[in-house]
Amino acid sequence: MQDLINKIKGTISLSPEAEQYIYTIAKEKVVSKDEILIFQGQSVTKTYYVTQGCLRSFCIDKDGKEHTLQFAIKDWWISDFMAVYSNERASLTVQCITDATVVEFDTKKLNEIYSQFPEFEVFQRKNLERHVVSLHKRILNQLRMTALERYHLFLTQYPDIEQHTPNYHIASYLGITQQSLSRVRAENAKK
Amino acid sequence: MQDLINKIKGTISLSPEAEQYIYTIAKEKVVSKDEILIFQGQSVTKTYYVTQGCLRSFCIDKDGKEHTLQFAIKDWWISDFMAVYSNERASLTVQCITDATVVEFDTKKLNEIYSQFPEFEVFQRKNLERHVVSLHKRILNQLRMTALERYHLFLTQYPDIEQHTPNYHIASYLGITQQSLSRVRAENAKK
DNA sequence: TAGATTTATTACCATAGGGTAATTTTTATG
DNA sequence: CATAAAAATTACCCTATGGTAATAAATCTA
Repeated sequence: MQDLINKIKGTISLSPEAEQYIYTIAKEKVVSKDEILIFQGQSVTKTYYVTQGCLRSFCIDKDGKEHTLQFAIKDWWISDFMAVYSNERASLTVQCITDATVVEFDTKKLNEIYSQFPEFEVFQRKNLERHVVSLHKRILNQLRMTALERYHLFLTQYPDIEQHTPNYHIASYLGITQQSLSRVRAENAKK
Repeated sequence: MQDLINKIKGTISLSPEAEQYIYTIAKEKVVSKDEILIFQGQSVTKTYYVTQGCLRSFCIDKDGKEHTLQFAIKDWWISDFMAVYSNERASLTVQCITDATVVEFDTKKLNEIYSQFPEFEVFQRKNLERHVVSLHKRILNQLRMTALERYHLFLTQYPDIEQHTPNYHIASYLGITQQSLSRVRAENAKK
């Protein structure tokens, strides 16, 4: 929790009242590998800030295939933001892929923080700006890079995830099958 | 310009002073088909709000191929947001694909609006939230849909763009070549 | 440690989509 | 309107990736 408070203080100055409010709408939680925090189809009442470990969000398509939208490691936020920001039911599942520690926020109360403590507007705007940047880059990379290039980039972006998550999760993030990932890795190793 | 003011008033209450400020940092501009508003490699001093016509942003990869990141029609914002939010040089080009009318903002002054008129924080946060939602959906659609499905979805999302933009721009947005788009459309028509 | 389970690899063939180039169609312009 | 230019289509063959299935390797668990 202190990690998060410090993170916030790195961007905005946080009044004692605002800090107190955070403690009333959030609580630290230890979660286990494979635990599901948000269920596809249900309403999204929680948003998570990761302080340790790794989580992912993914959707399951009509053929049952999983597509990973996001990995979240230390200091990342994760939820089903499509559901939260559009007030819809979850189309994603959020799952722990390692044992982890998260700060669990009540989504509704988190959304009220801005009217109570407007200083959070700046914090959230900057978060969202960074988020947009990373999504734009991901879309462009998906358009212009080969699967192998995307895999190499992934390894540099998430150097610690590879050890903790099966290859098929990484493949589902890169937009290929696990067999293809295995193949391109093998071809790459040959050279 | 009045379109934009009304749009803003739809989300927040706009003081006369804030409205006045907008007029000092933005001006309406008529631009022509094929005109380039932001050049890849240069610094991004402008951000655009479209009131009429259609623009797009794209990058050019190492092989010279174009990849369209965004189309912008009436009431959309367009710029190189990666550059704006990360304070980097443009990696995108922004181009008019029809004659158009835009409200041209000075990016730097636009970024100062929040400290001068904090009411814009809410407006911008909601814009960014919607933007994140649309980007998440786009990423998931790219992962789970076929090229033909993505094309059909594109037509429903941008019903007016098809008439005004060549197919190869649409193809470059969908992540396929124009030949592939032509082929899948032909195969679809056969059925 | 043995056996069971999960994950990764490999092989085989199938398919979507790419690259090049020729051709047709559409659009712009003198 | 005639011509040129741009855009779209089609054909051909090629490559990257997918689907299925068998096998191997790694990991978990009794």
